[in-house]
Amino acid sequence: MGGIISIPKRTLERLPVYYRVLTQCLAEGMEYISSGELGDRAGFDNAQVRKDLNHIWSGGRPGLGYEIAKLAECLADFLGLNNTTDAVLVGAGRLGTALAGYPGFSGYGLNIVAVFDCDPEKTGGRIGDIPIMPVAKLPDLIRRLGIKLGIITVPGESAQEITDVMVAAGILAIWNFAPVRLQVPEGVLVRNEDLAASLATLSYYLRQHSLAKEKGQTLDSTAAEGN
Amino acid sequence: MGGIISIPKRTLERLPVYYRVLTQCLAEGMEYISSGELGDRAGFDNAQVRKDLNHIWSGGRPGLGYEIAKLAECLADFLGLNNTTDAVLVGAGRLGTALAGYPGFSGYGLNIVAVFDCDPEKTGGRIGDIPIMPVAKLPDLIRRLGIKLGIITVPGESAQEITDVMVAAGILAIWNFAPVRLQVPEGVLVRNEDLAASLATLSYYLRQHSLAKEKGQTLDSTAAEGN
DNA sequence: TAGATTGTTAATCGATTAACAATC
DNA sequence: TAGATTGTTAATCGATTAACAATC
Repeated sequence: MGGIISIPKRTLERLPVYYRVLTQCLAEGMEYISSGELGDRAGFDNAQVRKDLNHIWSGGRPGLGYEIAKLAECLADFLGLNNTTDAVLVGAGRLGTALAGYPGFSGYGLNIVAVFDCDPEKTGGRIGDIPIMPVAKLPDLIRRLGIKLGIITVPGESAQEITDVMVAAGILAIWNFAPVRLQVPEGVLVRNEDLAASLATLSYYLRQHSLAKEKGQTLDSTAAEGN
Repeated sequence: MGGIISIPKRTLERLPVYYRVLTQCLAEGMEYISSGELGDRAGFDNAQVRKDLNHIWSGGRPGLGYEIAKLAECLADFLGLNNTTDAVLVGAGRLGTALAGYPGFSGYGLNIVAVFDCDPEKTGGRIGDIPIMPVAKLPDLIRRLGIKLGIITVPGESAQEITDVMVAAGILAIWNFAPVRLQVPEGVLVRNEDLAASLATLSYYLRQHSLAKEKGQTLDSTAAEGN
């Protein structure tokens, strides 16, 4: 079931946002929501909302809106929030620890089965329930459990090396928090969580703003937006 | 100085990536780089690279490429990596602590002057050099130091409340790590670092992949890419 | 019925890719 | 000069916004 539905990248990134808003609405006891209201809460245009939702469900009722419970379930299904995705995380530094211990992920279907680090002081310990293991054991565990998703939170210098190990062991998707662009073979997907790039858009905006003020000009705040 | 150059959002996000690659190249002792090589290392198309760079500098030399040192300096200037941007961070949980302690940010011009938390157990302490203060002191500090950038790493439930306090005190840009969409008045910029949305693209790709395999189909891996 | 809101098509916008004359 | 690579224009692509008949 499900089939292979191709969906625009941008739409895909907005779906979890809708889901969160709907959850909130359910908690508030609402039953139906219009694309306008949903858009306001999620921060997107109402036409955008309708278009996005139609990729996965055409159950909206003209004049009434979308039945929140049904739509939320539909989204959960589509996003695979009911299945879990197993993952390994490499790099038990501050960021790695924060991510491994983040309780919110389980609600999004992510299951980090083990954390790896090359520091022997750290290995053997745990982050919550998750064991910290030596990097030497990484390939074996990936293969044994058939894990497809790797999360990288090591320093930039070691990120490529870890990537190579992961890929060789069969990892197909990498969530990269290290500030480098990873080289991977065809067929492996990298998603860069590039904090420097985000920061750049913010400080650029602030600088524009103060320049505009100096000169008494107005600045449209649409210059940059969240993802 | 510099004037108000308007630059496409996407381009702006790629500039820090170029900068990092160039730094790396300098360390390797390279002197010139072509748009092709830079593109390969950064993960973008060569035409894209040329177009992006031309927004900020037209010093490339046909047949030779870009002088790395000059281009890097130019980027640093444009991105304001030499000036620092002061910021406050609210939420001294794991993620907040990780971000506040992340040494990489100083290289990108970010200066977190104080961390705030409402847990009295935490306030009074420090993360590295940065003091942890009670949230009650937030508005006063923002005003006194004229801070324009706020970083939010509190749980979703309190994020809007903190946002309101920040905005009232004069914050103009917010870097939001909480999994909610913040409501802000016109003129305030929010950049959402939405980990759930990122995760969604990755697990969607993995699911597509395994479905395709079941059916013996091929799947183009361009479905999603890093930001 | 009158009012609201959907699903969808068409129009607009912005960003990426291709192509190529200019030039080191 | 011959080869490489730029800056830039034109062509393509994808995503957003506007508009509106269909319908609850």
